[in-house]
Amino acid sequence: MATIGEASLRSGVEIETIRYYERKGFVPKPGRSGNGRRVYSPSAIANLRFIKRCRDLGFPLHVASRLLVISMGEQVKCGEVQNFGQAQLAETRSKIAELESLRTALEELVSNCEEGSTNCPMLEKLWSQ
Amino acid sequence: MATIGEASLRSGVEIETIRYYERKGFVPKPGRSGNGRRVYSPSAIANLRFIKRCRDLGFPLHVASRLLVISMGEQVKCGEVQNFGQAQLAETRSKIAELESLRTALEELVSNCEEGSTNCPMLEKLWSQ
DNA sequence: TATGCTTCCTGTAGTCGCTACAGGATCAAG
DNA sequence: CTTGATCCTGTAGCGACTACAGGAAGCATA
Repeated sequence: MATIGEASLRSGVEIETIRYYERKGFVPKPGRSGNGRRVYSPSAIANLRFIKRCRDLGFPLHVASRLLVISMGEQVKCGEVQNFGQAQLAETRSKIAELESLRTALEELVSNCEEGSTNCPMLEKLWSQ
Repeated sequence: MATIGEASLRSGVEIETIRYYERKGFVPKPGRSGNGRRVYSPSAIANLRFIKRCRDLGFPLHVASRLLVISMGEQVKCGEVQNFGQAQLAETRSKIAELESLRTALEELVSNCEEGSTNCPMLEKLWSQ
């Protein structure tokens, strides 16, 4: 049984963030000790770590939370889990594609930019069309 | 001289967003007609389009706004413009790199996921370690 | 002229995922 | 007994919008 500070250290989730997750209902509410402080069991800490791993992979919080609920349910709904994974992968791929075309555009934008020229090619490109 | 609706159509910026930009000081305040409605000159509309092009390229609003101010100033500060462009390019590249490692991780996560298996490999990976 | 639809106005609150306080209570160590 | 760390609640801020509510005005048709 750990305090919120220990839970934070062991899960890698900031204290304020842990309280935020609780407030928003993304993780089950922990117990409280006599003095009103939150008390975290090892499995509660594991839950936080799970959420963190999901977030690090780009899953939105409500999906991370849903995956947690599925994990803790009677029978795991593997299809739903798979859907979330595929959706996140698709989103990640499309974000990459978007950023790559952005990168190309920015490279083109910056390429003609030389200090000291009377006009500013980058600004001109931004205004053109 | 155009209404906010026409300015929106011609610039591609939503009406609510135009008002938001004005409220936050990212674009100069437009004039008002006798009845109190906003009136947009062609150059004011061009400004909105400029901001939109910057936003589409990923520049944050305060940078887009600064580029606009620079454009309208006496002498253009090409060095500063170049810095913004390079910074945005660097940021875009690092975001791409980040997303690519994310994509790899997600592909690995999803790869073993098969409907109908008794356990759920994806969830297991999320819990492991 | 009356009606009804559209556009406009201001102001406020919600989104997402935190983060940063303020202002107080409690704990553990010296 | 004091000091400093940790905890508590509640609220506000970030960025870049978006979505109303509640009202005023304009425009077209009957």
